[in-house]
This record gives sequence, structure tokens and C-alpha cells, in this order.
Amino acid sequence: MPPSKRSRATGRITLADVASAARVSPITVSRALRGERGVASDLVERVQAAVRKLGYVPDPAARALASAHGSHVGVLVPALSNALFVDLIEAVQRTLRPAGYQTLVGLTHYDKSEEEQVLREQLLHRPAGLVVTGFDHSPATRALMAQSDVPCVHVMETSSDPGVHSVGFSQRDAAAALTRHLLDRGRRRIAFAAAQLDPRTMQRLEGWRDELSRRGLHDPRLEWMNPAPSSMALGAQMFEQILSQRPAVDAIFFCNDDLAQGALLAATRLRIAVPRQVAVAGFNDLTGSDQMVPALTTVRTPRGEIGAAAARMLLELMQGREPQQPTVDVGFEVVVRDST
Amino acid sequence: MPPSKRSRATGRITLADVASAARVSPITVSRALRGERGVASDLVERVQAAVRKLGYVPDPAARALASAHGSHVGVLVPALSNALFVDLIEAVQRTLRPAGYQTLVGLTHYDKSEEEQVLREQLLHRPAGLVVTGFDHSPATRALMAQSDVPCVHVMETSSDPGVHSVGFSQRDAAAALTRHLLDRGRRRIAFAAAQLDPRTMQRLEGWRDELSRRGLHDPRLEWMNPAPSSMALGAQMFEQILSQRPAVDAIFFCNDDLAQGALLAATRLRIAVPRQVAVAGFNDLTGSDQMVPALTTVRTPRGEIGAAAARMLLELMQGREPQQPTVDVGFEVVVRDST
DNA sequence: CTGAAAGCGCTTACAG
DNA sequence: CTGAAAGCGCTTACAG
Repeated sequence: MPPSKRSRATGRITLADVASAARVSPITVSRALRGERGVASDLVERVQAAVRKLGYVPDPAARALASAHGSHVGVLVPALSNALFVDLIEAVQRTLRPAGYQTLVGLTHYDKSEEEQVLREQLLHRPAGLVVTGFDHSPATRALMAQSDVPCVHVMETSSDPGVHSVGFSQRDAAAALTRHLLDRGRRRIAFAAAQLDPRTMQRLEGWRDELSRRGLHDPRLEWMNPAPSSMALGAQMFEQILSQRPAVDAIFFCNDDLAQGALLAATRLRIAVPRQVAVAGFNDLTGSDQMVPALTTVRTPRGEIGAAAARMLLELMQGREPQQPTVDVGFEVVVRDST
Repeated sequence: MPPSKRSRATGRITLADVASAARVSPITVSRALRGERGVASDLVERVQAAVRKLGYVPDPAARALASAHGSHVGVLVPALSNALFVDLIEAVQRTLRPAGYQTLVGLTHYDKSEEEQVLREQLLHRPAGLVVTGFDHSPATRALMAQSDVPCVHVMETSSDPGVHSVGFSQRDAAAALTRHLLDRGRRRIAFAAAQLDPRTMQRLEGWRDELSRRGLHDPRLEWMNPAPSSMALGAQMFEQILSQRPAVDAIFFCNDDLAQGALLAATRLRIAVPRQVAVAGFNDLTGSDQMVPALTTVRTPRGEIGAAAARMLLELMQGREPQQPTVDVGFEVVVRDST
């Protein structure tokens, strides 16, 4: 029977209905459902029975209004066009959903002021928690996060600052490890080719520099930094440019796999022998990298683990507990294939 | 000054604050802000001035509780691993955000019962509107959507059923057009290779069948249907299988670009001449397809337009207006490159 | 065209 | 350990 048009009643089963069915007060139902302890176990059972019988589900809006926050978590990432973040979000969502939290994705498009704007909107919706990419934010963004006292976990990078929670790995170490691999293969004129130039890319640049400087092999003319968005097409273009302007280069380390994939396709087109003439390496081990010809050497970055671990950490924080470790380093793995 | 610990006051600027500043009643503020007409223009101005002066922003939770629904839109898509849906979501979000709506992404993983579950959760949050992929839902899903009376726009496919709102294109016609292109190129033994086997893929199969049957060229043994998730690796594998088991095949129509990209890479690896020995075509024109060697012939599907048009249509519906057209067909384009 | 009252469905802070 | 009251910040339905 549809509710009368003139009434505001929603016809919804409410907490009050459960309370009268269980013959307890609404507050007790509320407490029992949220697992607050200090509720007699027989009452909890009566409440649960009534909930099952009536098919009661709490109203998130009412809950959000009455309590300090909603039952959703905001996740701020640069863009979904980078498959890295798609994997991250899938993992976050998979961990949070069973705990009853919705995931609200905010896209910053690698822009600090857009991030600030998105965060502002997200905060209006009073999220129960926040997952934020990296540490490079505008002062206003930092201030918003601090004021809001919404639990927050940073991902992709790690920090040892007190009070900061993070899950990631050392971008710098990972880049250094890959560079070391190229050196071990006998490469000496190793170019670094990057696009987008986000903070993590710049950390990879540092790792590459560290490793080469240490052996006196660092040559700033082999740094190819392009602020344009990363893409296969750009990788192809950079590959051609680098080889034509620096013919002696014997390896190129691309800061992301899509660039490297584009480079490998350009090599096929131009009939440039990889790795014989020039080795090509990427970063992130994205879809298709193992299918390239030759298969791409890269760094596998465990974004699935990062997402899951960050979500678990956030779950602790949202329950008012301090996680065992404020920082989780999930590591990385150099995946050697045929392109180096 | 932080709010007293003992008070429930949030310190937030409320509609009541705006009302007293503007010297009108709270209801008038509410009406003015929602653009409800029938509010004197001088009052509207006073309200707007007060809002600006106080920096007031409405509380979504309170709004959601008091009214029938929240200020967010649920978007149900199969998976973010298919770049198609990433583009769709970006476009939806770009259109909805300026109108004050948040986008809540629900992932169904190509599973009808998971879709049902996700929809159930979404509905609990009382979305203002819904964007749903396709028309193939479980009976329970259909019932939930019908009962909820949340405005809903279906995307990717179109329907002419009364009362149904949709934005998409004819998957079947698009596949037929691509098949025609292959026939025009002189191909006669054209295989159809598909993965995932979602409804749209099956419609493409029909389009391929239509076109070949019409000329007496349809051969069911050239249908390669694999329910596994679509990927470059699978495309490579299917390519090898098809050529070894059906050596006379002179073209392969892959139902999605990632499969076709994998096939092209396999061809490079196996030194099979494309398109000389066998033509390869894909579908969707995903990132990288123009970079392949040879560049991939495919069908460009305007998911950006679909997302934007669907969001605009939903905006109308959420304002209680009926859109000019209940169905928008955005069309498609066969993009001929070098692989056919 | 405008408003006073009631209510949306929960949880908080207090009291016992 | 449990509850009656008040309140979160809006909008609805009614009346004028």
C-alpha cells in the first residue's frame, strides 16, 4: 500500500519500529546496532531478532545528521585515466564495502587547486574518513584536512612524520633499483623520460639521479621532462626525440609504463632493436606491459595492497583506534622482462 | 574558538543564521536557495547577500533527511578496468558537479546479482538520480528501480520503450558497419572474437552475423566466444588459436580494442603480416589503438558524449521535467587505420 | 508570495 | 546498563 500523498511518512521501517518490536528503547537499539558495548547481551539479541524480522536498515542520512559524519569515505586521486588509481580504488572499495562504507571518488586531475576544491566539497558531505594521494598539497588543503579532524590515510608515498598515516613505498628507492638493474646490464648512458611530472615522478627522477651520480654517470642532458599528460603517443614521440637528439643513449627509463609501451611500439615502427640498440624500461607494471614486443621490464607497484592496507588502517582510525603502525611500506619489485 | 565539548552544536553556519541575517524566515531561505519560484526577487537578493556574507553552505545530510533524497547520483558500471567506463564516468562527473551533485560509482563486475546488491546499497543512500549501464538486469533489480521512483537514465544502449530514458548507440549497427568495412576491403572469411560476453558484446555479435548472413557468408565456426575477462593477453591467445585452427580466416573482428591490441602484438611476435595475411579490427577506440603497429581499425564509441548527455538528461529529470527526447542516439564512427 | 509548526530518522549528553 | 528528552539542519504540508 503506497503511503498517503498528504503525509510526510516515508513508509520506511525505522529504528523506533525495531525498538517497539524488541521492547526496548530506541537508544538501546542504536547502541546495539553500532556495537557499542555496555548493552546487555540478551537485549542485543532481541534487537537483532527484531532487525531481522522487520528487515530494518538504518538511514544513512539520519545517521549522518545526528552524528558527526556520514558512512562514506572520500578517496582523492589524480585521475582514473591512469590505471594505477583504478586498481587502488577497486581495492579500497573491496575492503570498505563489507564494513558498510561507501566510497566517494574525488578526481583532482593533478591540480592542487582542484584538489582543494574537491576536498572542500567532500568535507561538506562529512565523510567518515579520507584516503588521499601523496603529500603534496596546497596550504589550504592541509589546513582543511587538519581542521576537519576526519581520519585520513595518505597513499602511494610514505612519511614518518608524527601523526601522519600512510601506506605506500619509496618511489625513490624503486627508481634507484630499476636504474641499478640497467647498470647491471651494462648500460651507461641511461636517459630518464617523464611526463605529467607529479610528485611521485619527481621522486623517481631523484632515485635515478642518486644511482647514476654515485657512479659519476649522471648527465643532466639525459633528463627528458615533459609536463604533458602521460600517454602511449607521448612515449612514442619522446622515444624518437631522445634517439635523434642523443644517439648515444643506450637505455631509457620511462617514469610510467604507458610511455614505455608507446616507445616500444615506436621502436617496432622504426625498426630500432630493443634492447640491443637501446634498452627500455617502465614503471608500475600496467596492463599490457607483459604483452609488449619485447615484453617490458618495469617495476611492479602493489597498488592493490596499498588500497587494501590503507582501507584497513582507515577502518581502525574511524573506530577511534590507533593502528599498530602509522606507516606501512608495501615495497615494490623490479620485474625483468625482455626489453632491457 | 572550538565549540564546547559538552554541546552538540557543530559551530556550523545554518540556514537559520542566514534567515536572521536576511530578516526572512528559514523557509524563504530554503526556497530561495533551491531556486523555487514564487519568491519575491528582493527577498532572493537579500538571501543571496546573506549567504555570501556568512559563507553559508547547505548541509547535505540535513537536506537528504528532510527531503526525499540526497544530492548525489549513483552510477552503475561493470568495471573501471575497461577504460570505456572510466571515460563515461569522467564525463558524467564533469557535467553533474557544477550542478551540485556528487557522483557515487557502483561497480557490478558484470554480475547481475552483484548489480542488484550494489543498487540496493545505493538506494539506501537515497540518490537523487541513477545512471545505469544497459538494460540487462535481474528481475529484482528492475523491481527495485521501479519501486524507488528515482529518476534513471540508461547508458550505452538505447531503448524505445515508453517511460525509459537512455543515451547510447546501436551496438548492433556499429558492429554491422565495421563488418561491412571488412567486406568492402574484400575480406570474406571474417571471424568474430569476443570475451566477457556482456549484453553489448552479444549485440555486436548479432550485427556481425546480420551482415554476413545477408551475403551468405556467415559461418558459425568463426565465432569465438570466451567468457573470460577481456584483456590484451587473452586477445593474443585467441589470435593464435583462431589462426591455427582456422588458417583460412582473412579477418578477425575483436569485440573490444584490448583484445585486438593483444592480437596485433601477437602478430608482431609471430611475424604474421597484418593486414596482408589477416586483417584485425577492434571496437571502442581505446587508448593506444592509434599507436599500435599497424594502427588499429576500430569503431569510435562516443562515451564522453554519452556520459555528458545522460547527465544532462538526468538533471532535467531530477528537476521534475521531462527531457525533450527520452532517447538520445549519439551514433558511432568507423575509424579506418592500417590494420584492415 | 510568506511563514509557524511539525517532522525526516537517527544519536548525543545527561540522568539515573 | 538503560532511557526520556533534546537536537542535528534542513524541507514538507498546511494555512494565510
